[in-house]
Formats: sequence, structure tokens, C-alpha cells
Amino acid sequence: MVSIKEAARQSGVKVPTIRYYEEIGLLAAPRRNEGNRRIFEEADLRRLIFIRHARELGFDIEAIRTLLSLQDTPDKSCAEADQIARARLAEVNQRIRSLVALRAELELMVEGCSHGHVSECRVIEILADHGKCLFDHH
Amino acid sequence: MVSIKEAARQSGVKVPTIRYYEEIGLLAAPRRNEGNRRIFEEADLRRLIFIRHARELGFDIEAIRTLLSLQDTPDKSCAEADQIARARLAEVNQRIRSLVALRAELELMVEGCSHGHVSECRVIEILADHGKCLFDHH
DNA sequence: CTACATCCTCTAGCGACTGGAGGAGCAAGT
DNA sequence: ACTTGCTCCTCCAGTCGCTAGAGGATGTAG
Repeated sequence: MVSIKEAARQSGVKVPTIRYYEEIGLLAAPRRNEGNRRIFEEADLRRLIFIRHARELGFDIEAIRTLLSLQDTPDKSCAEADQIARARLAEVNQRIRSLVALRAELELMVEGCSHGHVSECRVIEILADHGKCLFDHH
Repeated sequence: MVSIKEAARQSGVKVPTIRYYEEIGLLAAPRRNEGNRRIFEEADLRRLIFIRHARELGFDIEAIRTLLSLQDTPDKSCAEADQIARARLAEVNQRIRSLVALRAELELMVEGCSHGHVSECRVIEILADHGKCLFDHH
């Protein structure tokens, strides 16, 4: 029984994003008041929080759609949800590995910068000539 | 003196992406042959590799535009390049921190899944009720 | 000379929003 | 009752960094 603004505050999902989720059918269209304004119930808020949390965990909209439909059929096996989470975990691990490598490279660049002129700038140099990069991850 | 396909192969930037970079003015338009086809010189290839490497490091197009223009004025102080790299380093560090936290949460979800029914699935449960998540990073 | 590969331009689409225009509704103060 | 000012509505366009496809021209090998 709250306005869209209040729903946004409580769920942490921005107002236009809530409307967007409704538009793409991720969130069931809530009922409206006399003046055509959306009224959000507890269930809608819970669903919004579920979505926000899943988005923060990097699940894409399609994965969330599946997770939501699973949530609505509690008798089904959770193998599918588990599979989605595992796939996402593998992606996150991969992303961490490459970011750690990139951080090392950026540190090398920043540390090597002599704060002189561009012509002897390590930052520019490493970007221009990848061979100077100590890491061969990419 | 190579075709766009060969330039793509040597630089690691895909053919449509090379055309896109030209379109947005990140890459100077190369000269053409009789039949209107692009011919890439060594300098173009070097620039493409520079761009690709910077993109891999997560620099956005605007940052790369600045870095490229710095590269072209070697007498200027490299403070600006250093600043861009430092900002990017801070972003990467932040991203790593949050991904590590997310990984922990995903692991908790996957480990807690009893492979039974959705009703007692840890994956769904944690997503639905953020309070069950041990981490308060987000 | 015929296939077939490669190239060209142009336009539209992707994901996941974000922002703005133009107008209606509502709650509080005067 | 009226006005102010906030919130809400819909619709459409834009963001970023590409990616894909249509429809046609050009290049190359047999």
C-alpha cells in the first residue's frame, strides 16, 4: 500500500527502473488508485528486493525471470536455481581473476610514471606497447 | 598496407568495431584503394592495439581519446595520463572488493543448496531475504 | 567467366537502464 | 477556493560499446 517513490526507497530500486521492470514483465503490474497511480503491496516490495539483490549479484534479467518463476513453484526441484547460481559463480571467479591481473598492470603503470613528459610516460608506453606489460593474461 | 580483416586479426579488434572506432573519430579514417576499401598502415595498427589494450584495462572511450591525444603531444606533462590511470585503478580496486564479497555470497548459496525442492533452496531463500546473507556490503 | 570471399554503407538492435517533455493528481498552506 | 509545489503518469529518445543484417560492390582463384 505504498507509492512508487516509497517502494523505490524501501526496495532500493529506482523509480524509473521499477516502471521498466513492469514494462518488461519482470514485475507484475500493480493495481492503481483512482488517479491511475501505482499502489505497491508487500508482495511487490518483496519481489523488488529479490530482483535488486539478484541484480547486485550480477544475474541478468533472464536469469532473474527464471529464478522468480522457480520461486513461485516451491515443489519443483531447485536444481535449476543451483545451476544458475553456479554459472554465475564461475563468471564472477573469472572476472575477479582478470581484474586482479589488470590491477597489477595498472599499478605498474602508475608506479612507473616519472611525472615528467609524455614521451617518457610509463602509462602511455605500456598502453602503446603491450609487450612492455609483464602480464600475458590478455 | 593491410585489409580491414588483416588489421582486425593483427590488432585483436573486430572488423565492425574498427569501423565503429573510425565512425566515432577514435581512429583516423585510413586511406582507401581504388575500390573504396580501407588500407591500414603500421601506425593505424599501433593505434588499434593501443585502443584494444586500453579497453581491456577498462578505460572508456573518452579516457582513451584523451590518452591518444596525450600520446600525440609528447612534450606535455604526463600528469593527465597518470591521473586517468589512477582513477581507473581506484575503480578496479573497488570492483574487485565488491566481486569478492559477491563471490562469498554466491558460494554460500551454492554450498547451502540441499538439492531438494525450491521451498528449502538456499539460493532462492538468500535472494528473497537479504537478511539471510551474511555480508552487508550492499 | 563463374564462384565465392571480402568489402562497402546504412540501419536497427542489444541490455539495462536513464532522462526529458508535457500533462494530470494530490496535499498543504493561505 | 485557490495556489504552490511535489509527485505521478505516459511516451519517446538517448546512453555505451558494440553487434548483426540487408543489399550491393569489388577482388581473387580456378
